[in-house]
Amino acid sequence: MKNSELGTENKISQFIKRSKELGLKVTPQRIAIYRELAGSMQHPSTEMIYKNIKDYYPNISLTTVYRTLETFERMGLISVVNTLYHAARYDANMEPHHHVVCVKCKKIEDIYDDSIAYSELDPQIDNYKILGYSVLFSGICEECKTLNN
Amino acid sequence: MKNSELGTENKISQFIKRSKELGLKVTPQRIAIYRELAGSMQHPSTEMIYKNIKDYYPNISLTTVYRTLETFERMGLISVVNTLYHAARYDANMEPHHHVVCVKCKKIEDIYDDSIAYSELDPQIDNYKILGYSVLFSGICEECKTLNN
DNA sequence: GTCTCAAACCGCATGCCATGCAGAAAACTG
DNA sequence: CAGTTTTCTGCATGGCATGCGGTTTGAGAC
Repeated sequence: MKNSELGTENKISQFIKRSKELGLKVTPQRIAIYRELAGSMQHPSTEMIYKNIKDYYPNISLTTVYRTLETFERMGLISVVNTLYHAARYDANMEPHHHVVCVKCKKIEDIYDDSIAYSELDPQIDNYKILGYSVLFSGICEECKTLNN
Repeated sequence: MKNSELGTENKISQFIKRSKELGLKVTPQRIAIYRELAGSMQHPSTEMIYKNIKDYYPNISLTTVYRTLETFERMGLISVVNTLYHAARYDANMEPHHHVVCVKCKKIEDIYDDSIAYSELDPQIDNYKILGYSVLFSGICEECKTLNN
């Protein structure tokens, strides 16, 4: 085993332990999916994970990969980088500002708060040419809080 | 005209002026789409804008709304709240950290930088129950910078 | 080890979001 | 107001995601 994979194998042990605690069954598909994600630096999409697993696990179903990632995310084992991935959301307000999104109803509201600003915009992060940044808070809005009571 | 709409009409005048400067033709469809977006606090999706316009402009095409928003965004007249809207991207790393996305190749990389942290997580933003937040930088990665030269 | 059952998997159907294309319509220029 | 170029439209297509029903399998009980 390569040295770089030791961390991944440790994460998988943790994952199995945590799955059992959560009452989730540990299947070969789930281990393969988690291994692929934990061993990747790519923040992969469902299809990317599916394609990689297919190489050594040709019978796995794409639907399973979708469901499994959804389950892992719901149980807090993994996270989604882009919570608002379902459809493009537009904004005519070009002033610098931030957003808060309700995880229940997907409503987005503006936040104007200078203390959030990261004014020291470092143009050299990882050799990127940085064009901008945004802060996205997630939470539960007042209406959805009320509905859940 | 309602008072609250005065701001919107001002924005439309600015929009028309800016469109001409950019060499974009000013059409009734474009004005309707921009008005809908500028008058909304919803950060609407393409379909939401389309449905609202349909009420008073029944012949407009959904395809036009898609293309037009795309054009406006490309020309810098409006912006997309969620740049990574095409597909869910997952992350097994549950430690607090931030991301930088390349606008060209959609690659996502991690950023660990405590100075970005917004530790004073105000649980009362707009009466939301705040669950978390993330900072997303956008830019052009090293490979894509090289390719564009 | 075997039994049992709920959970998970699979594959297909379906639906939404988004874009390519080509002909028709309309906006700007002179 | 005629010509040119952009824009609009409607349909076809494709990717991402999820609902559903039948089959398989993991995990606890015995």
